[in-house]
Amino acid sequence: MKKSRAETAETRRRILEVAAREFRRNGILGTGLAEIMSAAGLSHGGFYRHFASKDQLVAEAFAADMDTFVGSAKAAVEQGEYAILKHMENYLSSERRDDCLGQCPISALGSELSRADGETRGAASRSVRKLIDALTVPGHSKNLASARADAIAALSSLIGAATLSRIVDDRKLSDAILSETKKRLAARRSKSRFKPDTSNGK
Amino acid sequence: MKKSRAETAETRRRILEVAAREFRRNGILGTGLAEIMSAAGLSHGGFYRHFASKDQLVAEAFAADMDTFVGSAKAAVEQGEYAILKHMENYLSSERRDDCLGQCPISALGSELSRADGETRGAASRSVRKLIDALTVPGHSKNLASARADAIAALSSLIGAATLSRIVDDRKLSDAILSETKKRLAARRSKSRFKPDTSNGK
DNA sequence: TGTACATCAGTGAACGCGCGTTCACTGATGTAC
DNA sequence: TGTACATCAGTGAACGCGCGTTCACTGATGTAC
Repeated sequence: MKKSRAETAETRRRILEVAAREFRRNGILGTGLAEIMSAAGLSHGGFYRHFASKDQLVAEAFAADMDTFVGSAKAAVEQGEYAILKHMENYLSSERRDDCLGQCPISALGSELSRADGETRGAASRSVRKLIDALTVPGHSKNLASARADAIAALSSLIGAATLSRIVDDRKLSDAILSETKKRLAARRSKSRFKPDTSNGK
Repeated sequence: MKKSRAETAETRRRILEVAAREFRRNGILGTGLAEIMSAAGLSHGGFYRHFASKDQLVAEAFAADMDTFVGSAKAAVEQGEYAILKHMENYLSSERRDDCLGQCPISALGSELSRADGETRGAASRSVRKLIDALTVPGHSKNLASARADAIAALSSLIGAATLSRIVDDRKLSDAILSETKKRLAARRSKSRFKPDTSNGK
């Protein structure tokens, strides 16, 4: 039952996509290969035709998942200041918090990533760097270093608030964490803007 | 080989302490009961004389671990503004990041906690609330609600920066995340202080 | 273009292993008189 | 205070289960001529 090259590539892509989703939902250790392969419509023995180990799958699936996430951040940044803020507010929306599939890979896997093997750690490092680069808006601050510092600070707040809001089993407190962080991000962005831009402020 | 009540209580306490440490180091799913019991100097069959399940241990160990963490935050707050800032800067120090045992329970378990069972989620919620309460410094802001909002924002930044700094496999970037967040926290605290206090600023 | 054959994607069963949990047993502790 | 007995903390082996990984096999695909 050998498949064509195109089918093989498509299968590999599907495994990566399903794996990223399941890892985000149940964690890395909480997700078995059988579960992933079954969700991809395959028997789980075939896994090793595509990957050498679960570790390799984790590294690749996380990297691909982050690329998508970074892509959407980039798209927002290209649309200007208003879109960036909307993007961050959407990231911290209660709807997104309640959707277990809507998590970003970092907040979904945070503590597990720091214990992952070298390949995954490396992939995670590259992804975080790409994300910081994507969120660095040169026109937003007085210079590039300052813009990058703004990006790092914003990202820390975003990841921390997203993580806390999902830990807390109390809707009111969780909402407060999200809305307070959104408020501060909005204030900071409108305040520290160096060159006034023409996009409509919130 | 029945033990006295005092010895039994001491054993239970020791299991909780060791468990909290191992969970922080290897994660919840990454730590086995046999490993915990062995680190506590016991055979692993005896576990169920003290706890009904691993889930119960997780909830109790996390709660106790957080109580210690909240206690140290409270102690800093009682010492005034300078001690608070020092406490936060220590939390984000590179030494602490590199010490896998020095992590706070939230940043160490973040993503796993949101997938934990009801008991643990409940314990986590109560702990986070206690931590926010502890970090709420009424004299620091213009009113209590504002002080609480400051606490939530600071906590989000702290958790996010700690999480990111441990994911990143690149010392320079990791250090930048920590130091940038420390810088912003210091700026924010000195700026938003409502009543000037007499402690020596940094 | 057609044929013969090597390749290899996918199947399904099996492997060893570590997990959380259970259990029969031991013997010091705590209790009842 | 002393004795008889029930309790139960801790041991060590076993349980079933799901995990990541391996493997013999199938048969369509891709290649060589």
